[in-house]
Amino acid sequence: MSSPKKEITIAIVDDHPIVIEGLQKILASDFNVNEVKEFTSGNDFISYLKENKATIDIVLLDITLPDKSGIEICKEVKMLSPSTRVLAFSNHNERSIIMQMLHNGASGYLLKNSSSAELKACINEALDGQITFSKEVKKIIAFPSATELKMIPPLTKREKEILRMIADGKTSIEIAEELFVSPLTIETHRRNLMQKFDVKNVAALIKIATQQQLI
Amino acid sequence: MSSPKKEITIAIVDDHPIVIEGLQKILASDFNVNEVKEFTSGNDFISYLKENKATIDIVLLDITLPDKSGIEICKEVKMLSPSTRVLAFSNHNERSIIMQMLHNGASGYLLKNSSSAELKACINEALDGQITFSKEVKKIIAFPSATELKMIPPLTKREKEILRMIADGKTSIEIAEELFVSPLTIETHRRNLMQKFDVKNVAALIKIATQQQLI
DNA sequence: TTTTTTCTACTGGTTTTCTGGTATATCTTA
DNA sequence: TAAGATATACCAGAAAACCAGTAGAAAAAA
Repeated sequence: MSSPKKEITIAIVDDHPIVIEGLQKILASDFNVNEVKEFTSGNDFISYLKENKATIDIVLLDITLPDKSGIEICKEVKMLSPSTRVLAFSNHNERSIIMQMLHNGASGYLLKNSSSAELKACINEALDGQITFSKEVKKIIAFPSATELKMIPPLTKREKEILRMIADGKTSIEIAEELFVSPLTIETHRRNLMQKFDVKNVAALIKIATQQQLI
Repeated sequence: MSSPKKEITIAIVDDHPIVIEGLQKILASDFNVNEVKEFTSGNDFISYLKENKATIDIVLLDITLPDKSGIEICKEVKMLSPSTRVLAFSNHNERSIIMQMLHNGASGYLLKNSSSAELKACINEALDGQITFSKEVKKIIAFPSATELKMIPPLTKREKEILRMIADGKTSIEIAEELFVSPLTIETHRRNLMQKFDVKNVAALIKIATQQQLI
């Protein structure tokens, strides 16, 4: 199955020692690995790369890191050392995050619950120059999840403003006073908001809006 | 440092293969381990325990699992096999979760970013009958964080159920019909919910509840 | 500069929520 | 088993939200 051609150098950037151990075990057993460099923070790795450009063939990059996001790191890596393939290795299963990583030059995306077989396959594909994903990630990319489908309706400034005030528990009258407009106006906005989100009361409205980070 | 006295059997319950690999590597090197059993779901482990009570000395238990929460599992484990020490091994750093695990009989709590040294130390302490935590967890226990200070009021099962239905946009009457109780009952629950969260309408209630991941 | 969108405002009526009480059966647990 | 917590239920009135429609002014986009 695995046909190691030449020696490769792999970096792991993850703040979980146990994950590093696990990856090492898998890597050691199946690749013609020259060396595995370990980093527990993004800046450590970036510093290393600055001194040693193009010495890393593949980096397995976590997204949640103590100092900065893996998404940023990915961008920096590709600027410092374009030949280094970045494989995201993360627990985040949000489509948007996957897309951001790819946009920043990642060669692939693996979820941390991937099997070692998947991991190996992905590394091989990445070495081969392909873009590669673990099974679950493929699903996420193929089927935009229910939550992502009913996308965020475009809200006007005023609507966002009022939405937040509603979420703060203010009544229409209170909001009207604060904004120096008629309560009836607020009622209209409220109605439009519910219509845009296709819900029939504030409870549902605030739930969706909060989940969508609009509040 | 490590003084292996007798053979121990360890179970790992975690849906991340890489974490399992990493743990195995660490365990194999430093303990007089008879056997390491691996489980990728909570129910798998519970089923095994039912057939093989008291055969597991220590279980390293993740909290986020595909089927049910590690918090529940912990409780079940201690009922089925009280001699088994449960060590939570999780990414969750919320004080409340740590406390729930301890309340359900866990012997300790480790964050996944613990070093292997910490892990070993904790396992030894747990085997020794002590309650044990990784460094960061100790901090969390000692200093309740700002976010945790405005703590989540304890909700009953029924309240959570109704809270979710409210968040779905259902009216009291609809909820009452669905639960075969009087709408007045739902009104009471609604009132209690608002009181517990110290808000004066559903909008604010749903905002907080959503942010607190209760929905 | 049109056209479109956004913000504003109204009428009038219905439904639901919110407030402030009280109270009993049942379940849990110390 | 007794105390406390939980779920149930009621009354009645005030306040707020929701519905369906219309429409003018202001701002932004075409």
